Amino acid sequence: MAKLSLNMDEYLPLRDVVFHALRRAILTGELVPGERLMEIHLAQQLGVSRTPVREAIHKLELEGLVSMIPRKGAMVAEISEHGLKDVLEVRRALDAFCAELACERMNDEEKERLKEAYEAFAKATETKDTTVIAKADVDFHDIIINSTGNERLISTINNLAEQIYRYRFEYLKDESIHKGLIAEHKMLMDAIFSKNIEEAKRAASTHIDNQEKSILSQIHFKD
Amino acid sequence: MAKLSLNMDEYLPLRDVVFHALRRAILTGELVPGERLMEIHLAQQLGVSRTPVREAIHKLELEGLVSMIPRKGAMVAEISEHGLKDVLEVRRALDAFCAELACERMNDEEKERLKEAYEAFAKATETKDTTVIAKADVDFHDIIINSTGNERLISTINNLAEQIYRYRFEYLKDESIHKGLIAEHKMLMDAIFSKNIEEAKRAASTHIDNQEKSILSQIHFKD
DNA sequence: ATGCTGTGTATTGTATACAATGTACTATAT
DNA sequence: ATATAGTACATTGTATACAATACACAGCAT
Repeated sequence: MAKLSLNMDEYLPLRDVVFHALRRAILTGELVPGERLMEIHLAQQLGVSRTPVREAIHKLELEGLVSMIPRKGAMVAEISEHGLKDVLEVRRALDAFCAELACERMNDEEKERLKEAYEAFAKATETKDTTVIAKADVDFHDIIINSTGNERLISTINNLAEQIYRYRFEYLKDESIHKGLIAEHKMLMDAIFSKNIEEAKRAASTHIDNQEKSILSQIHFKD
Repeated sequence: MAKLSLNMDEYLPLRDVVFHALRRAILTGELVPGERLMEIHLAQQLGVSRTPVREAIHKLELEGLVSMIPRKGAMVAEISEHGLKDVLEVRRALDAFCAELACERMNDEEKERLKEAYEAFAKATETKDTTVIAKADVDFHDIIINSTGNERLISTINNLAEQIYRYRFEYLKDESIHKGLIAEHKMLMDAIFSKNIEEAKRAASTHIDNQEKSILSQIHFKD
């Protein structure tokens, strides 16, 4: 059984502390898809009462990381191959849209940071540490997404990204794709810098296409 | 004070019954933006305890209809002009994408239903009943959205639509725009029938543009 | 052996009690 | 008169008690 722990440093409502703890456990694979989440059990493990645990689980359900059946209980959400394709189809459209907006809206300071993030990612791939690589990749894309200045777009994309984070993490372990990823980042970045909207959209779209291919070739789905 | 009531017919967890009651009250304007939602108060009004009310409020917060401040309480979410533009910007992109997918994926049965829905909307505008008109409009667009077959896309768009439902309801009251809406529906429908992707995307985009103009001209925002 | 029924247990759903916190108001000192 | 501290109250946060439900298993009948 996973050994969950709470970070009590932050002064937040317990439900949020529990939420972050569970969320992290799910995204890192500590809690695997299909695993049941029982309130009393988790509450005892975390040293709190059922109430904040319930509220955290409900929040995770709304985020799509947990699926619940009334009067039955909650379990870590599984994603089917079809569900993964659906998520990526929406992401492809929204990432392309982000790229378009970034061409129009990214300011100089952000461009500078994007260039740094690009280089940081290239460097990260040399470490062979998947956690470091994943973080560098997120950093790079976050700069682009945030440059749109559209909070709703940002949160929508982040929610979609969260759905597949667990699977994307797996595919980043394949070192053979790193070179291609760096090249794709460069294409996207250069297109944004030169405000070439069509090229930026194509680069963003291709980037998702390749992710999909890699994930599907590596992960085996049950249904 | 609004007189909320519960529909106990359905055999659902109380939290869901309360959720639907509050959601409906917010979307219809019975509960106005900025109004505080106090747990004990609502619980007494609805004849339940605080627990299901709390859970319903949290769910509404995640849906974006309620905003909460820890240890302070919850209130019906207000949307700023900027927030509205953000929502519509994402919807524009996703509706155009839906139109594109609809061109490729809509089957004959759905096309038939779309045609019926188009005519039902035209007929609905004659009733001058905003509720009827709004429903007919939703029906028309739902057929297009559902024809994509992408559950994630459907739920994402529905969530965005919900954010602005209250405001869209207002603008549908303006009869002078009805003729234009019908024409826009026809353009979108015909483009889908003829599988003209570029035209469909343009029609969907224009449809949102006009909504934005109408809403902004009619609603006065505080900030 | 198989299917049905009843009972017990585990778990979620709901209510309520108690703790912590934030806000408004009052009294007091300057 | 104004600012500040303190206190009372309203409200949310958390824990726990109780109710309802679902599931598993045993016992019985066929």
